[in-house]
Amino acid sequence: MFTIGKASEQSGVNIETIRYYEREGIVSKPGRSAGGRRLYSSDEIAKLRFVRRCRDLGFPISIIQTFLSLTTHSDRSCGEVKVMAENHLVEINAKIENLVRLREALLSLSKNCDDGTAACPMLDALMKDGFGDDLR
Amino acid sequence: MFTIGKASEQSGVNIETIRYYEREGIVSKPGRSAGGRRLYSSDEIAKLRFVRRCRDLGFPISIIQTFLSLTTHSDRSCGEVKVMAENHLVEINAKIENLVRLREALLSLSKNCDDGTAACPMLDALMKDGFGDDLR
DNA sequence: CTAGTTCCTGTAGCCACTACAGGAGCAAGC
DNA sequence: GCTTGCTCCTGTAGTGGCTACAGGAACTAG
Repeated sequence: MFTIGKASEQSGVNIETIRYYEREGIVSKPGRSAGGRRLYSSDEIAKLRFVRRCRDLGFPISIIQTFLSLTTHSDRSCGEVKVMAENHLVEINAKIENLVRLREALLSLSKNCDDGTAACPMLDALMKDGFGDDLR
Repeated sequence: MFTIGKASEQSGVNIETIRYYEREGIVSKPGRSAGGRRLYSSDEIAKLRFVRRCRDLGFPISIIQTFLSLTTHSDRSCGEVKVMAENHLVEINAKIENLVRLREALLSLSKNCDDGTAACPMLDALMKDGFGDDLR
């Protein structure tokens, strides 16, 4: 059994975040020591690590909760997981595309920004009509 | 002069967001009609549109406030703007790279997810040691 | 026994909005 | 002039996913 500090180290989840996950019911409440300190088993730490990895993959907490419930009663879970992962991939691709377009826009804006004139062409273009309304 | 609804339409900024910007001092308080309604000039609407476009480009409000102050006393503004835009480009590139790595990880995880077995290989991999801790 | 570290609860803050509730103003049609 | 329905007003609270205290209790090493 491990205290919250060790659990944090081993799972990569911040101590405050672990307590937050507990408050929100994202992970179940651990046992306590005689003095009232949280005590985590290896399984509970694995679950925290799982949550952290899913978060690193960009999944929102709501999806992760579904994942966690699927791991407990795991019949037909794989198909559902695949669908959610693929939906998430679509979102990630959209984000990448957006960022790439945004990068292009910003590059073309700042390219004119060298000439040392008083009025900045970039801010100027953003103030005027007709720019960038296709960015969303 | 335009009411907040028209200002919202013309600038692309949500009505509630306009009021939020005013509360936070991001844009200055507009005049009011006899009945107490906000009245916006074309200039004020242009400023709102400017803020919206900068937000669409991913700039945080704090940077946009600097932009706005630079547009008023615009000496040497262009160099500063360029630096901020380039820093922002660096951030955007980092985000894109992250998302691409993340997409790879997710693809390789869900690839094994077809075989109809009870235990999902993807969730399995995320539970076990040794995966994905390089995703930060 | 003491000093330092870790842990506890509870609350507030972060960003940039968004969503009400409950009421007032206003424009058009009858 | 009156109703209907839209827009607007203020104020407050919620969103997601944490993060940062404050003020105190418990454990650990020397």
